[in-house]
Amino acid sequence: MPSTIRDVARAAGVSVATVSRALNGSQNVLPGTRARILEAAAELRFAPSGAARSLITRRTDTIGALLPDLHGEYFSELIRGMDQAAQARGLHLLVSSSHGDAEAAAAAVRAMNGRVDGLIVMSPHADAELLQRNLPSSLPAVLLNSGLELPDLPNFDVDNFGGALSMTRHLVQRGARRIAFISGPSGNHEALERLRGYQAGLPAGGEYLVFEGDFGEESGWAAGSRIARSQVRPDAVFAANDMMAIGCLGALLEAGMRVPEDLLLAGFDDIPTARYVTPSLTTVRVGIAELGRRAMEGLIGAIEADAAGAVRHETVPTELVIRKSCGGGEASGASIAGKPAVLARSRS
Amino acid sequence: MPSTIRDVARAAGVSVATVSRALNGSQNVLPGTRARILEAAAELRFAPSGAARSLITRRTDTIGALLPDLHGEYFSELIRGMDQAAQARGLHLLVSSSHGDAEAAAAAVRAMNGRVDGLIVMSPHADAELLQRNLPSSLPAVLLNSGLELPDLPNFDVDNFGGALSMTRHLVQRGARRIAFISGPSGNHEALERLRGYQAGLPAGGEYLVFEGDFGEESGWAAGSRIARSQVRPDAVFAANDMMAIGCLGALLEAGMRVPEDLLLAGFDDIPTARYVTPSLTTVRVGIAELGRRAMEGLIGAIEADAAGAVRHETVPTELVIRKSCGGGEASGASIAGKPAVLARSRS
DNA sequence: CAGCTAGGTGTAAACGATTACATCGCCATG
DNA sequence: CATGGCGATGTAATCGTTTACACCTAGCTG
Repeated sequence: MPSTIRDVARAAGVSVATVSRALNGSQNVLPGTRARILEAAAELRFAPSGAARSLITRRTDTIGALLPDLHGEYFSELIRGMDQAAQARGLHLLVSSSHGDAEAAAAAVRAMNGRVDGLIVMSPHADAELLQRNLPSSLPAVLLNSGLELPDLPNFDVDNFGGALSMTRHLVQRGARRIAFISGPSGNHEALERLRGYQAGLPAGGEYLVFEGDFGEESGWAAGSRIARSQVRPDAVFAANDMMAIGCLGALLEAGMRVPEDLLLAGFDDIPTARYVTPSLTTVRVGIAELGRRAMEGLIGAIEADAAGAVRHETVPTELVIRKSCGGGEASGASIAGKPAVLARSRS
Repeated sequence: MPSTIRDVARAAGVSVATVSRALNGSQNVLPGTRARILEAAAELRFAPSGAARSLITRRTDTIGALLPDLHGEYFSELIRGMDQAAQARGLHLLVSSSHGDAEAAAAAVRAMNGRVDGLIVMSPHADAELLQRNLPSSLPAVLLNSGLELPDLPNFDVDNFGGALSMTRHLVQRGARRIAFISGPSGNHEALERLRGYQAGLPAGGEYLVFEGDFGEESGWAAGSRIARSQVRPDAVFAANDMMAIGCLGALLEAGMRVPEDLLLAGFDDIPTARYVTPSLTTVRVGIAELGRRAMEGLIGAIEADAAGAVRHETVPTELVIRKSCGGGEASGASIAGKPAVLARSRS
């Protein structure tokens, strides 16, 4: 039912080739002819079929993104960054999420074939073998936070290690002697890097004190309760992400403790909410949108260069954001909507 | 370079038709033949071209979403809801955002042709005429929060009026006599509905007291400063969205006022952050993900029924979420991560 | 044993665009 | 006046699938 280029050609009394020329490149069409064609096209509400066009053109002007999930501010920021970079080049974004298992992830990869010009993959199930076997050869792709070091796929990572290292050192510098760490889920690559950073940042002989978490608010609360009840109480808590830090804060306040007077508290990610809790949360800013943007730009570069040995593995730096939960930060009255102070950047 | 169905056919020693049959429907292919084909396909890393397939099939298994922007928690929730519903039916989501003007919006609509099976449109520029003229006939579409009552396009709205009405009444019931309202941007349909609800909820003879805002945190802060300085101070502030309420809260606290003791405060949307500010923010829950889900389901229904006179205009109800910024809500200790009490639902 | 059915497979025509190549005037040049 | 070139247009091949239809073989029925 939708009108095709043939209909337009007939209506304008020319051939399909001329219609195509008039609508795309502006090469060699008589002004009068073009006008007739444009009019006919508008009249018929003609819009070229993307499918047909990309079949012959071999371009889709679309980038695919395979994401594990769409929950939370992390992914919305990521999508925003990717979209921003894509938008700037007139590309669209095709998202595919929630791949419960490797099977589903593989199916998703294959489903993208012929629908996208490139792929950004962020999936816990995307191990090397799966990708090697399912990625149609010659479909450019980049990895996000994979921790994999594949020879032929660029990878974009956040400097989780460096960020955690800086934060731990900052807490030490603030006078903390016993620093507890609330960890992320054990299988997670990012969680592991943050744990490594914490470990590396402890002073020689510093106590290694880890509570298990899963990146969820509740696990932070649970850890907080245990910390509040512990005999020899830590004087600082560093949570592997902000949501756990916020949960922990709730538990600590409920237990009657004061932050930062009795205990310093820090998180990781700098989600929007972090600025608004009381006391405002000291954290490590990740620049998630920036990560998405870089990955997208890297991918676009790879597509255009088409095999140039460009940037392989890129690590996005992090920043310490010092707020009141560790005793620093802006004056009291501006606790809400105040701009955070930036102290240090991690190694880039 | 990527392998085609022809390559597979040649490798397996059969015709392309048989390959297609073996890979798609399971109709009538000898087990031995199928095995050879599957093996060849895996060997060649074959994945069918989406473009070619949807050209002939006339299905893309993709839904397009035209959004004005990807900023903030509102859109991430919306995308999540849409994706959830799409995912459940094996559909992908193609997002297109940031259409500065009507021109760009029109281009975006046309670019979707042949790439999607249906369209969810949420754009301030998507007026009736633009859509009528650019939407390829027979491409199913639904509108989101448009406020338009187009004869042939379903529209999904949040009950902005009802929610604002309930909230205003609630504030009155809490004893507020002078209720100020911080409005959204003047051209915005949702902002207008919320303003109408506020107006309708005021008691007979109640004072109409509106401060202009633009849905941004800063405009809320500005309004808050003016409110704190005003001679005859309101005893309640109702902001047209949560971000403005949060900004307002900052200004009020900075001016030394106590919430809710000196002034009740309420917002609209129930963004995640609302629970975490101090005092936790009373607000109207919109169920944004739910809105996205419903729109997606409505669209899918329209696609499948292909012209059934199904649900035309649907309005998603809202809920009052009473927290401490208006003196209600849960006990103090559980201020963080506490579950909010739900008081009333708006008309559905 | 002839004829019919039915299941497996191949052939080729779509789908709707782009684009290389052929064609056709027309004008300028020698 | 013939020739060459060039600009506007048309013809048709092509992209990689799906699928209607034809064909062929084998087994069953009468």
